[in-house]
Amino acid sequence: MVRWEPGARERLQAAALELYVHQGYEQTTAAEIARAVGLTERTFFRHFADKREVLFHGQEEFRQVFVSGVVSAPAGGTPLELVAAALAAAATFFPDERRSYSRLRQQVIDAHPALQERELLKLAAVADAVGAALRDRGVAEPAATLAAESGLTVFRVAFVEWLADEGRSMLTVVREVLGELGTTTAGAAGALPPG
Amino acid sequence: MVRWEPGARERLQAAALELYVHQGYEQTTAAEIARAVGLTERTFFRHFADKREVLFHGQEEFRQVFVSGVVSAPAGGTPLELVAAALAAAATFFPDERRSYSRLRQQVIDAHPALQERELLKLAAVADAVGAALRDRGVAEPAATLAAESGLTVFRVAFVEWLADEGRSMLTVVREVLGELGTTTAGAAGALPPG
DNA sequence: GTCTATAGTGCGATAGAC
DNA sequence: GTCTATCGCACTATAGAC
Repeated sequence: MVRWEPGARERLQAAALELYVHQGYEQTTAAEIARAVGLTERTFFRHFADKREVLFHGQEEFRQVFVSGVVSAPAGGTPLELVAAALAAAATFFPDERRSYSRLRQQVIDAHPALQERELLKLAAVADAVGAALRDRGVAEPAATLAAESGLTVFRVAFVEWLADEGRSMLTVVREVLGELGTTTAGAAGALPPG
Repeated sequence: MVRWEPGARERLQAAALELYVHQGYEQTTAAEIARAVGLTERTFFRHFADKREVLFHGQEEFRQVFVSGVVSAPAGGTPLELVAAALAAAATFFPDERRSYSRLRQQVIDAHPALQERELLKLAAVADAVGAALRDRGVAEPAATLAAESGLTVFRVAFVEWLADEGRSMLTVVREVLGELGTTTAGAAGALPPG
């Protein structure tokens, strides 16, 4: 008889998503999640800093994929080409098989402002890391921050479309949205004439 | 003898900022803020949904200024020109006299992830409102969302510069950053060549 | 593991403003 | 009288300290 089953973290994550989906985030207590997998509330908080964090595993890896895209992009590119490389790398993080899981998770997040806050903070951390990677490759400010933030904007818009449209891959959607960004922001320099 | 002084909300806000600055957000309890202005903890929570919200008054007005910029922009403009109008309107929200208050508030927010989360959510709400205003003026998706998000990116970058640089007005900084955005995102369509 | 402070909610009572 | 701000109390859950 084992004293504890392995993979406590993963089991807690799975149980949390399940409960959040079926009875709502606020209606679910940490103790309840722990009990569902045969652990105590105390153990839950040993693995996760708070009730939200349990939905945001794999975040460091996600950030790293973005950064690696910038790092391994060919030399001589514009800031936006570096960001495009980061987006292409990020797209590999979302193969079609992942769509239904992502959809479920996003449905929970969209229903609770507390979770939206956490997600925005995580994405902001990714943008910061991409900005730092761009500066490492010699991009000056404010171009580095603008390019990084624009990249995350493209990611967010593309992600919503990818979740909604069964037919297209994340990479395809990213490519399209990136193209739209260029069209949309063209001529920004002249958009606000001197008063 | 009056039972209560007027302006409970405002007094709570001022006391909260003061305490957050001097002893930190986490070290300050809601009861303490309330006591500082002669009220009870229960009354604090009647005015603010939580301890963070006390730092985010004037948010609806701020959002409205952005939206009004889009609404009152001249007809026939590109999406980015509408957003530029929104940014120009938003800049009036930050006259130079406001800088030292804004700096203090931002210093508190920057020190606490919980407050950063809330700020990101508020700014996301502004972006959503701007996006909706753009759609109302006939801008299609995803251009509306991309333009709105890009506008908020410009705002965020400009705000940081405005806080740091005593010499320039918010409008001036916004104009410059908006110009940089155009330069940075130029050629986005070709940045991610087909695989 | 246990113990505790704090956040935040629900409800009823009270005291003024009008 | 109504309306609203405040208070007081009991309560749960989160989260951190020990």
